[in-house]
Amino acid sequence: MIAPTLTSSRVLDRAELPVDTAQLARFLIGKIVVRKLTEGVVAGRIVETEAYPIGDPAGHAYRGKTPRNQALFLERGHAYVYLAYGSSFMLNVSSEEPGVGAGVLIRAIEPTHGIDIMERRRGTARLRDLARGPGRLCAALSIDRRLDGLDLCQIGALWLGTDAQIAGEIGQGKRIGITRAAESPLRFYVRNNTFVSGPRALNL
DNA sequence: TTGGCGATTGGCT
DNA sequence: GCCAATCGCCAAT
Repeated sequence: MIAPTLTSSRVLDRAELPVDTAQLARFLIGKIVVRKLTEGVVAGRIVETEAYPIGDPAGHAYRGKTPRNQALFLERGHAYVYLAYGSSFMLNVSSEEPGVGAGVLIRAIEPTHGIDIMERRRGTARLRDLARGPGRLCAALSIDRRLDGLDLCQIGALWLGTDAQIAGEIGQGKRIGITRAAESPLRFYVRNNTFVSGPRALNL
């Protein structure tokens, strides 16, 4: 759990992102999410993702393109941000070819940079709770609809980077909190990592 | 125009 | 573990 130096992290090139949604979800484990705020830089290592592939009844693109979900149809590597349950924002990375609606939900990160900023944004000092869960992650990183459609393969307000550190063993299982297509093993996580959300039994 | 419904969270039992 | 809060979205009226 050594914090990586951001200077050794480089922004992800779109060409290295797998086109396939499930493959992208796995690929993103261990990568870094960087958020630039006026107060400073906030960042963390991705430890949990979920794939919402082509034709997924649980995916927001299932019923076609709308003003809300259009970012899912952008070329892979763009942000799709939406509000869930009236209170929590969710950060997704668009996947597949341009014009095809699919994406990867970033469910949790292990905080590495700007922890004091995250603590203020979240109203807690419990490191484990800062960004464990998709809504908490967005709150900690000050992510909302204003970032919807942003290119995450470009340094700016929010981007994805490499990490010098190798992620732990990657587990795969059912997605959390959905009712349709709930059985598909499209959730990826770092095994036995304390910053992964969901029941302990699902993180082994 | 309206009503049902979430890719969740935090507080309480 | 259970449950209410909360509100934008969209299918159907």
